[in-house]
Amino acid sequence: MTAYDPGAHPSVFVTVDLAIFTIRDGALSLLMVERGEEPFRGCLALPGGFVEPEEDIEQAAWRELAEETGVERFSGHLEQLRSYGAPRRDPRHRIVSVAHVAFAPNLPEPHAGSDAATALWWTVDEVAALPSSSVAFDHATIIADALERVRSKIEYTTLATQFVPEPFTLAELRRVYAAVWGEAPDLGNFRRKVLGIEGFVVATEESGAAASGGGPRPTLYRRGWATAVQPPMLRPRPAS
Amino acid sequence: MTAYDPGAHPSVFVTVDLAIFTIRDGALSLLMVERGEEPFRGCLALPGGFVEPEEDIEQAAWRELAEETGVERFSGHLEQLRSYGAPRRDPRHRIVSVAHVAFAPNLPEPHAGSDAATALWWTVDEVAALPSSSVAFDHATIIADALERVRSKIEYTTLATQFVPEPFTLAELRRVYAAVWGEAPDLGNFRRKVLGIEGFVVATEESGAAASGGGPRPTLYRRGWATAVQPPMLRPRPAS
DNA sequence: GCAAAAGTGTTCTATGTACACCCATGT
DNA sequence: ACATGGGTGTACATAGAACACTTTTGC
Repeated sequence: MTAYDPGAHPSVFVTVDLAIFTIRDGALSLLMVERGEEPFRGCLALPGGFVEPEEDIEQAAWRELAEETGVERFSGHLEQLRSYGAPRRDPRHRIVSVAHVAFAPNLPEPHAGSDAATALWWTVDEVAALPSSSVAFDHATIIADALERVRSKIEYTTLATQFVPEPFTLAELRRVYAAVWGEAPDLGNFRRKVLGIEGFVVATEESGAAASGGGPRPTLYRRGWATAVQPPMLRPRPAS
Repeated sequence: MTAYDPGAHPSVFVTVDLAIFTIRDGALSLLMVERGEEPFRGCLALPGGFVEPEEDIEQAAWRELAEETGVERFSGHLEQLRSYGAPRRDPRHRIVSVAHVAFAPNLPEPHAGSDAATALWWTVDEVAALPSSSVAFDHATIIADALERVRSKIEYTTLATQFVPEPFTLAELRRVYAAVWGEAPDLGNFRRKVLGIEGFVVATEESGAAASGGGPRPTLYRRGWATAVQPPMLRPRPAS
């Protein structure tokens, strides 16, 4: 098979699916939509849609991200995860889905705008507890892969800062790691690690508000120019 | 856009492309085919082909791997890399390519069987030195991404063993790292690292042949059951 | 004997781990 | 005053870096 001669080969539909993560009330959460039509009516699915004719896959993902979240100036991070293309993953047509992962700070509650009226934030624990019959298509697999991507990616990149709105305190950033990993890294070591990496965060002159029960005014930081964390931030005991 | 309603959406062709790496004469090498037809006639391209109607993407990749290498019992490793889908990456049709990476031990010289008659091994240095006009489509980008995947993957997995035929000596395994990274890890530290990870390699009772100039008979090993290397094997000074 | 390569040991240093502790502030 | 949480210090353990060195064999 010398490549790229379509011949009698069938064409398929290509979609993008999005696993959009954010942190709400200290819990890692995922945007999901309730399907209003068959197949899988009433099931939860990842937001997504078709790639348009003149559109790059990445463009399509950004467009869907804006449509589904209702945010036009999205400040977070978006990257491709991988593609899923089992022949009968959609019972109607052959559809290859290019899944993406997005890291978002404080997105608004999904509104009734566009057609994402049924979009809602679910914590990853809630999603994991769902019966497999209530998750559409192979999206449970995609979610599991996306979760692992997020958990590992904040180990060796600075992308954790994409989960907090600027400016932020180190305690807030640490709570990001706690939410994503399920366990908080050691306080002192975390501070040394983050501040020891040139350009991970940059301090501002301001100080934040003290906590409700009192305490010092924490220093506020902004995202720095660094992208890699090396050596990586290690998750607490990944069970040896 | 509520997902998965094709409506008037156009369908596209989906292919798999393969970056098949092996080590030949101590150099990391890549299988490429010379295109015999337009577009990009005479240019080098990654082997690949269309995904068949009833075929999973991964199945298609395995099938193409067998066809292009002429090996039916492939002993190495194959994984998805990512998808490429710019609208005009192929001038004739809209084609989304799901690229894969394969790690192979000692594959035979590509034969004239099937239609891979023009397939040849190129060292990655040779490929990097090619003018961009002689590499078809966006395959130079795919190759760069695939190379980085291989280089990083042998840091934190045991996949380096997939590049050597069993049984192998630790010196041979070390030469894999040297070939992929361009620099050899320290001899003593390398041995301690590999042998210190339970199940990375398992010793056999046999001893290999001494080197041409003489020397002790090295112990022979087989692949173990471990898949992760943690903490990872670090590449020598990645330029701070 | 000598060269070549396998295999071992040793010291130094960087980094992660696990804490204890101090300090500033709101209630 | 005291609880709360930001911020710092320190002793220990682990593991990588950079060597030197010994051993086994073919020529």
